[in-house]
Amino acid sequence: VRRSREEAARTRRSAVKAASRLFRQRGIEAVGVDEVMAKLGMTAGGFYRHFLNKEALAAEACAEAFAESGLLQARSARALLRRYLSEEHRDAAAFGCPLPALTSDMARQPDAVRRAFTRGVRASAARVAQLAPGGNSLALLAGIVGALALARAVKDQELSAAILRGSRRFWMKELGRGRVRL
Amino acid sequence: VRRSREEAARTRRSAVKAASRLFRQRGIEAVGVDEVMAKLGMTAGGFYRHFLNKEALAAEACAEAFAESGLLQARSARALLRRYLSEEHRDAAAFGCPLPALTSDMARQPDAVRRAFTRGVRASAARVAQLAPGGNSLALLAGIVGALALARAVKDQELSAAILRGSRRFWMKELGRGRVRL
DNA sequence: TGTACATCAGTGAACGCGCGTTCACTGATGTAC
DNA sequence: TGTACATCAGTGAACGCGCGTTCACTGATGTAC
Repeated sequence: VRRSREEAARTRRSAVKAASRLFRQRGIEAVGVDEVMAKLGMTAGGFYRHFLNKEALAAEACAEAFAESGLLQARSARALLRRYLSEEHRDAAAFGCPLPALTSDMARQPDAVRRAFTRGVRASAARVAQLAPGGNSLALLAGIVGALALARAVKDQELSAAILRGSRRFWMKELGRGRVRL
Repeated sequence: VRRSREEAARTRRSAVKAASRLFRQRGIEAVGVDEVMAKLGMTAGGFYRHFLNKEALAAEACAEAFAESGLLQARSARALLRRYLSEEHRDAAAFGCPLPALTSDMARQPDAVRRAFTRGVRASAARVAQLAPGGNSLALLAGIVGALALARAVKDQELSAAILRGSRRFWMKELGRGRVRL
């Protein structure tokens, strides 16, 4: 059942995109190769025509997640905060920022995956520094990543919303004070 | 090979403590029941004399982790920041705060575990609010949790240290400004 | 206080299941002439 | 441009492994008399 080179290339790209979303939604270890391939209407066997193993897919999926990420494309610090710390972002992890979604998976991942993730952290920190120059970009980045991660982890709508709201207000005020400019 | 009631109770407590540490270090799903029992010098079969299943252990281990946690016992906001955002804490997840260690596992955990975790988040937020009244305790909590989680995830000593240092400085200054008092 | 029996903490082997990976096979695509 | 052959994307079954859980069994502890 050979396919044309173009079709094969499309299969590969689709696998990376599907994996990137599934991994963000449920974690890398919780998603099987079968499930990723099933998303493309294919069986797991063909996977190994495209990737050395699951680890290689995870590394590419990680890079892809940062490329899709809204954080790197944000126009202003205020817009970033509003969107990042929203309930929509909290409830759509599959299409959201990989930082809150994958951070705790990273400690247990092989080096290739961790390196891809680390590049994404550096790029995100640089983008935040651009949007809010003069401020403490690493503290801001850590603050919003932690807030989203906690808001997702907690089983209490009230508390979850309070975490997002509290962090949004705090960092908006910081921007207003000019210590972290927009 | 029956044991006395006291010995049995000790076994149970040891299992919870061991699990709490192993889970914080490597994540709940990455640690098997066998491994927890092996820490006590026992085999996995006996586990089910004490717990309904792994889920029940995870819920208790989670509560135990918060009970051991330095965050709830901190004396002052400054002392908390200094210890929490240290390289020692980063490198000793097994004995550290469960928030950065378990937050991303939570999304995939059964409700009983998530509830135990949520109680811990509430208690932690309350403690931070006590230590830094008038400030935005949820933003502070999210900020330090996110910083530690990122510092652990990143494969780059330099960047990891910068995340801790940057966040420590930022929040110390916030305390100094009195917007988050000590 | 001693004896007979019931209980039950822990053992070790087994079971079932899911998952990553391999492999013989198929048949359409690509290539050489 | 057409034909013959080689290549290789994808299939589907199988393998090996780890892990959660079960279970018959052991022998010390607990209890009833």
